[in-house]
Amino acid sequence: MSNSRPTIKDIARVTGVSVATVSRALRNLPYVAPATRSKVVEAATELEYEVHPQASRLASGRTWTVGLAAPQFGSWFPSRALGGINSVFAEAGYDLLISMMATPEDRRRFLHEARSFCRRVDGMVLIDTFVSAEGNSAGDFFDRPVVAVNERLEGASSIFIDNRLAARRAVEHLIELGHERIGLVVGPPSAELPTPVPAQRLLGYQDALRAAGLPCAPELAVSGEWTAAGGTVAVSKLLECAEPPTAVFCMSDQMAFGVLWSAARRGLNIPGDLSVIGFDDHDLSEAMGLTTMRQAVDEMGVRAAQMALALIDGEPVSDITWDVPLIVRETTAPLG
Amino acid sequence: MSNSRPTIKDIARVTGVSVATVSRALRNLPYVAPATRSKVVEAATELEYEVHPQASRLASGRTWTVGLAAPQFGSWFPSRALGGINSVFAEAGYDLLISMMATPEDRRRFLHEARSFCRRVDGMVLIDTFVSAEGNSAGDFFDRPVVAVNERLEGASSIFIDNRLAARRAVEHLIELGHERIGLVVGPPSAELPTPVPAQRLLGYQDALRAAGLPCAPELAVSGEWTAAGGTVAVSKLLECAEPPTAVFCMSDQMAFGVLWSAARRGLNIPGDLSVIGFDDHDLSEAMGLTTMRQAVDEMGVRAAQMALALIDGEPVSDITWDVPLIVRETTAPLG
DNA sequence: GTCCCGACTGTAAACGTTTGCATTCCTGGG
DNA sequence: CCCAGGAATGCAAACGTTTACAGTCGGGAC
Repeated sequence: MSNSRPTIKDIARVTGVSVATVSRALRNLPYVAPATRSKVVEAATELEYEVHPQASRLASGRTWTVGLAAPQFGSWFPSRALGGINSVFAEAGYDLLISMMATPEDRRRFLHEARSFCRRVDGMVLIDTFVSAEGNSAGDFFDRPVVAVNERLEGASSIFIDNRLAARRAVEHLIELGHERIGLVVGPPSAELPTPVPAQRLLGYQDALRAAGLPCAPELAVSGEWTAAGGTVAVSKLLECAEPPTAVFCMSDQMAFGVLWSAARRGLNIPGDLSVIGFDDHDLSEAMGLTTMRQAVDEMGVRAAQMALALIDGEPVSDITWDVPLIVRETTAPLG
Repeated sequence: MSNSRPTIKDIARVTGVSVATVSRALRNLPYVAPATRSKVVEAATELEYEVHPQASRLASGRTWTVGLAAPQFGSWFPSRALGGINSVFAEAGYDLLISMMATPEDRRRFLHEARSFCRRVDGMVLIDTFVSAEGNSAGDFFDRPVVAVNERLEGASSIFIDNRLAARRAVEHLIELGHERIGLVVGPPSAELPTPVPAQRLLGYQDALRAAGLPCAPELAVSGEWTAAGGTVAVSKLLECAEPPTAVFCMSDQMAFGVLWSAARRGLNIPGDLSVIGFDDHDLSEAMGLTTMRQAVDEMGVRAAQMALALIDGEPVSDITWDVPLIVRETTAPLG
C-alpha cells in the first residue's frame, strides 16, 4: 500500500480493466460500455483519483492553459479585465498564465520570446500590447490563436471600442449643454507604448467641434499623464488661459478626478463654473458623481475570453466593436 | 528533416553525445566537461532548442509554477501586490497560476479543491484569504509551502502589518494637531470574508483616544463600504451629529476620497473645517493631497514572493511585520 | 452457416524529459 | 606498477498519461 497519489494504473488494477479503458471512461470518450464506465468512475472517486496535469499535457499536447499579456496589472483597465477573463477560463477548466510587460524593454523581451511562451499555452489574449504598432500581424510572434483587446490586430480576433466616435459623443454632450469653449485633457505623447488611443480621441474631439461649427483653440488642448496628478497639472494650465473653458473633456476618469479635486480646491463650483466629463467609468466615478463614457471592461474581458475559447476549439469568431455609452451624472450641466 | 521543434535527442545526435549529457549540460549540472558543455550549448542555440515544459515537469516533479489566490484582482490591494509578485517570479523562471475567489462560495470551493490545486504548483501565496479564520492551519489545505499576505497563518510564513498600531498612529497624528472630536469611518461588518482588519483598526483608534484621555463617542464611529461611495455615506452621517467631528480617520483611502469629495461639495474647507486621514496610500492619494498611512503593497508583494521562493528552495524564512509610515500631506492641519 | 460491421477492450508505443546506476577513463598516491 | 577514486559519460528506466492499432465478441443480413 503506497501513500502516494493513485494513478490511472491503480484504477485499472482495482477494476480489472486496462489503463486505456480507464482513460477513456474518465474522459467520457465513446466506445466504453456503460457498466464499465460507472465501475471506473466509482473506483476513481473511491481512491480520490485526480489526473496528473503534467502527464496528461505531455501526452495530449494540450496545455489547458492560456496566456494573458498586458503592460501591468496595477492599473485600472487590465486589472478589471483580468477579473472577467479569469472567471471564464476558470469555468472552462483553463489555467491562466500571465505575463507583464511594464517597461518597453519587457515588451521587447516578451515579443522576442513569444514563440517559446506559446509552447506553454493553447491560446493568447493580449491587452493593450499594441503588437500591431509596427505593422506586425499576430502570426509574426505567436503560433497559437490570439485575441487582442483594445486593438485591431491582423491575424488575430479583436475586441475594441471606437475611440474616435466615443470621444466625439462625449464632447457633443458638452456642446448640447451649450458649452462653446471646451477644454481637452489628452494623454501624454506615448514614448513608452505605441498606443494610438490619444490621437484617436483627439480626432473625435475635433470632429465634434467642427460639426458644431466651433473653433479648435489649440490652447484648450493640454496634455498630461494618464493619472489624477496629470489632471491637476492640466487643469491649472487650462484655468490660466486668457479665456478659460467652461467645460473639460478628460481622456480618462483618473485625470478627471484630478481636475475635479483641483478645481474644487480653487473654489470653483462643479458643474456650475466648470463641467467635467471623463472616460472609462472608473470604480470611483459613481461616488464622485462623474459624468463619463463607460467602458465595461470586465464584460469586455469576459467576451475576449469567450472568443479565445472559441478560437481554441476551432470555431470561427468575428471581431467585436464594443459600445461605449454616455453616463450622465452630476459633473456636467447646462452653461449658465 | 522534420519541421517540428527540436528535442534534446536532436542535440544529442548532432553533437554525438547522449541525451543524458545534453540534459545535464543545458541545466548547468556538474560532471560535464567544459568542452562538451559549450559544444552542446552551441548546438542548442543553433537549433533554437527550447525545453518542453510539460515533459520536464513530468520527469522532474517540479512544476516551476506557483499559485496565487486572492478574493479578486480588480481591487487595489491585490492588483498592486500582483505586480510585485509577478515580477519576482518571472525573474526566477516561475509561472504564476492565479485563482480568484470573488464570492464566499468560490472561497469554499477553492479550499475544497486546494489539494488538487497544489498538484500543479510548487508553492502558494495567499492574499487576503483569511484561511486562518476558522482556526485552520495551512497544512489543512495545502501540501506545499505557503506564504500568507495580510494574515498570520499557522503552518505558513506570513507578511502582515500591525493594523492596530498603524491605526493608533493615524489617530495620534490628529490628536497631536489638537483635534479632540475625531470621527472614524470603519469598514463594513464582514459577512463575506472573515477579516479581522476592521476590528483591529478600531482598537487602534480607541487606543489612541484613551491614551490621550479623550472619550470614545459612539456616534463618531460610522461604518460604510470600503469604497468611495461608503465614504460619502459615512461623512453625511458624521456631519449630522449634534457636535460634528473636526477630523476623520478613514480605514481606507477610497473611503477617504468619498468623504473628501462629499465634504468639499458641501462647502467645507479641507483641512480648515475638517482634517481627513486615510489608510493605504492609494494611487490617487498623492494627487488628492491625502494624508495617509502608507502600505507599500507592491513591495510587500515582492517580499512575499521572495519568501515563497526561499521556502520552495527549502530555506528557512521568518515572518515579517511590515512598517506602515505616516505620510503627511495637505488634508490634515492643526485645529484652528 | 457465413460474412461483415460495429461496439467494446486491450497492447504497447509514444510524449520529451530527468536521474539512478553502471561504465570508462584518467590521475595521483602508495 | 597497482589501485583507489573522482570526473565524465552513457544506458535505460522512470514520470503518468493519451492514442493508434489490433484484437474479440455478438448480432443481423444474406
